[in-house]
Formats: sequence, C-alpha cells, structure tokens
Amino acid sequence: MHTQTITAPATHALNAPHAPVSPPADQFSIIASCSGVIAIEFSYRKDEEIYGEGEPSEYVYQVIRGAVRTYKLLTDGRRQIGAFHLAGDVFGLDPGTSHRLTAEAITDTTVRLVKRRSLETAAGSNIRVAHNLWTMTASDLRHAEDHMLLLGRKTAMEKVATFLLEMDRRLANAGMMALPMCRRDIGDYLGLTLETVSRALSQLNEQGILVFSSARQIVLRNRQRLADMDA
Amino acid sequence: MHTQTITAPATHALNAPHAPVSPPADQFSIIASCSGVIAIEFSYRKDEEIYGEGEPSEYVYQVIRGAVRTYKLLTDGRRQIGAFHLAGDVFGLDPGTSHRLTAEAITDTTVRLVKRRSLETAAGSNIRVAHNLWTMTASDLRHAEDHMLLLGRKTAMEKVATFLLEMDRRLANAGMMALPMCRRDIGDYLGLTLETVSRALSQLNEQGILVFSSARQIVLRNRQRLADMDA
DNA sequence: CGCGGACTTGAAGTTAGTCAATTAGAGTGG
DNA sequence: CCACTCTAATTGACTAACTTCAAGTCCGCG
Repeated sequence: MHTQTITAPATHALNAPHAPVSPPADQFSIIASCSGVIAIEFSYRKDEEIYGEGEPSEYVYQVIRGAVRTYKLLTDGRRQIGAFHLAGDVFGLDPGTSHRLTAEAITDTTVRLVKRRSLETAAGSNIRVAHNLWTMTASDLRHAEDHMLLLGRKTAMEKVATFLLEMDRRLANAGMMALPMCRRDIGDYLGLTLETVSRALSQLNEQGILVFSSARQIVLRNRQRLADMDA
Repeated sequence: MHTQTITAPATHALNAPHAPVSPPADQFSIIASCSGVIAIEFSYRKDEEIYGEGEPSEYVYQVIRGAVRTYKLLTDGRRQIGAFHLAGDVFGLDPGTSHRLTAEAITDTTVRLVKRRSLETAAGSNIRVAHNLWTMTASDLRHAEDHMLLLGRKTAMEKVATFLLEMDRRLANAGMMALPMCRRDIGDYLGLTLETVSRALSQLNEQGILVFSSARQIVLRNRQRLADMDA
C-alpha cells in the first residue's frame, strides 16, 4: 500500500470520474453513508496483492480506479480467475471469517475500504444494509453461475466472444475498450491458455469483427456477430 | 407435482431420516419457524421440472428426500449443472425476481417450500432471518467459486476425484455412496462427457481406489490417493 | 424373463495445449 | 531522440487430452 487517505463517507466523494457507478456500488455507498462506517482509501501498485486466499477478511473493498483480479490457485500453480473488478465494483465481501480468493491489482489501483466488522454491525441494526449485503453477494453468485456455464460448456471462440461483450459492456468508452489485463489473465479467466486467447482475437480481427489500436485497445465492429458466436 | 401436504413449520418435522441437516438447512428451519412462514411439502417425479430458468421465483425450496439438479442450457442444448441438491439442502434462493437456473428432480423427490415473498417480509423485520438468507447465498457462492476452479483448470481425472470426495462427504452412509444421478449428469456437472466420466471411474476401479457394488453404488477404498489426485 | 435405458469400452477425430521462435511495444537510459 | 532491453503478444508446428461415433454389455424394472 502506498497512499492512505481518510475520506468523509459522503456518497458524492466516492464515485470515480468517468466510471458510472453500478447498482452494487450504489449499494456500497448507501451502506457506507447510512452506517457512518469510516471509509479509507488505499492504493496498490500493479501486481500487488490486496489480500490472500485464506486470510482473515478484515475489509470490504470498492475499486475507485484501476482494476483487480480475484483468483484461486491449485498447488502446481494453475490459476482460475473468478472475476475482474473495475471502477465502481465491490469485492472482498466474503461472508465468513476469511477470504476465499486472492485479490491482486492488475494495474496501479486505488480502492476505498471499510472495516468488515463495522458493516456486520451496521447490518445488525439497519435492515437496508443487511439487504444490500445480501444482494451484492447474490450478484457475485449470478456472475459465477454464468461463468460456470462458460467454463464448462463453451468453446474457446465462444468464451472469447463472451469475454469481449462483457468487457465492452463494462468498460467501453466512446466505442473503444482499453483492457487492463494481459492475455494470460484473460486465459486464466476463461479457462484457456494465453495462446488460444491470442489466436481467437486474431481470428476475430481477420474477420473484421474487431479492430486493434494496440494489443489491449480494441474496438468492436460487429457486436451482433460476436453475440451470435456466444452460443 | 403429485402430492401436497401442508405441514406445521416446526423444525423437528423437517429433517429427513439419516440425512444429517447441514448448516444451511438449520438456517432454513430457523427462518421457517421464526417467521411463522407456512411451509408446504410437494413431491416431484424423476426428471420432473421444479422450476425453469427465467421463471418468477415464487418459492424457496429445501430437499426433504431425493435429489435435485440445477442447470443452465445453451441454445443448442449443451448443459452445465451448477449444483446437486441433496436431503437438507436449500435451493431456489435466487435474490431477484426470477430463477437463474432450471431445477429438476433427479429421482422422485419431496421438497418443503416456503413463499419467497414471506421470506423477504420476514427478513425485513427479523435481522436473523436476513442474516441467514445472506449466509445461505454466500455458501452457494463459495461452492460456485470452487467449481469454477474445477471447471476451468482441473483435468478429467482431477474433476472426477473432486466429485467423488464431494459426494462421499455429502451422502456416504456406512462407507457406501449411492449416487442418485446418471453419468451424463455427472459429466454435465464436471464439464465432461459421460464417456470420460465412465473411463475415469473405471480407471479408479482398476487402481483399487474404489469398488463398485453397482454402477451407482460406490465404496471409496483410498480417500487419500483420491485427495492426492485432486490437485 | 426380456425389454430398454444406462453404462462401458474401443477407435478415430478434433480442439485446445505445449513448445518454440519471432515480432511488437513499452519503458529506460545514454 | 534514439538505441536497447524486456516483457507481452503473435504465430507456427506438433502433441495430448478429451470428444465423438460406434459397438457391445449390464442391469433394473416391468
């Protein structure tokens, strides 16, 4: 962690510029303000660990700017990324005493965090906070259910098509998508190797479905054909 | 649905014989009794649909006896089973207005169900109910996270080993496991074909790690070697 | 019993993975 | 500003794992 700023928990201070806050983020802001919980900002450098699998879950986080990957490892190093967390997203909300995945900054990242214990306390007296915690967890579950279908049953091309549509929805700006993560991260998210991801992207480029400004700057030219590929 | 019995919501009536009720089930019973919510029993025949993906989620269910699969389909029929629900397990708790997976009885199955709306009401006034709903959803999320790792990164043999250990833990009785589901269901749960599942089981049998009484009656002879395979 | 679905097993085919070489690009320092 | 370096990404050739297709066998149920 490199910087530390105690901020007022007022909602207006919490939205990152150009990062429209999604429903979970709104819920997080409501929680933070309703309960008088103290929100703190921290920054992490690229590839820095935010918390590790199995560590006590002391805080809940919201991405202010940057991007975070959460993943599980097998003993031999095989990695499954469960989700990418972008500006506005909440992560680290693992009910129970410990984190079930490791969280790392993909790029230099600033997060807002609140003490998990104070959230639990707030939930104990404020039914709205309790409800929001539930729906945030439920929305993680929905994503996981969709992702199990992708991992278990989609082909490489379908996986990449789904990924592009997801990222387009979540971080496209003026039609352009600036991916924060490398090909290996994408592969570990989709259950593929980085080479297979690269080949699928090249093929979509050849077909004119997307255009590269650079390897990580992508413009989708035909979302419909991409959606058709997505099974 | 074939039988319908309105039952008293008392906890003692809800536990299936020889099926120790797991924590989520306890929570469900607490909810049902604390809130005065009416619990009803229904039975479904083998392969009967309990609810469909996208349908309004009117009820939440607990398996009394039998087994249930919940799954998602792709347009061409490829299927991903997200979870198997055995005696004591709660399913259908999808926060939001509609079910995100389809639920079907694997064998003839009896469930207890409560109106989702009455749960929400109870959660609005009873913080303990709200907390239980959250932790039940969180426990589904934990399973989904573990399963993403399996689907995305484990080999066929590792998947089958994990499956056997999970089922052994959840339904072994006197060291014997009576699987309610067919090889195709197992394959669709593990992201494999039924043939690959069959071959892996045969190989474990040849190695003396398990013994078949019949195709679905399995005794694990060496849990340690199975755990070693599970990565 | 004997029918029919479930399961097993074999052989061939396909997809994605592995290994390896090359290219592109970002960041650094002269 | 440009050369250098190092990592990320691409691409190719080959391999391995799993799927597909196709017989058979088992066995649970009428």
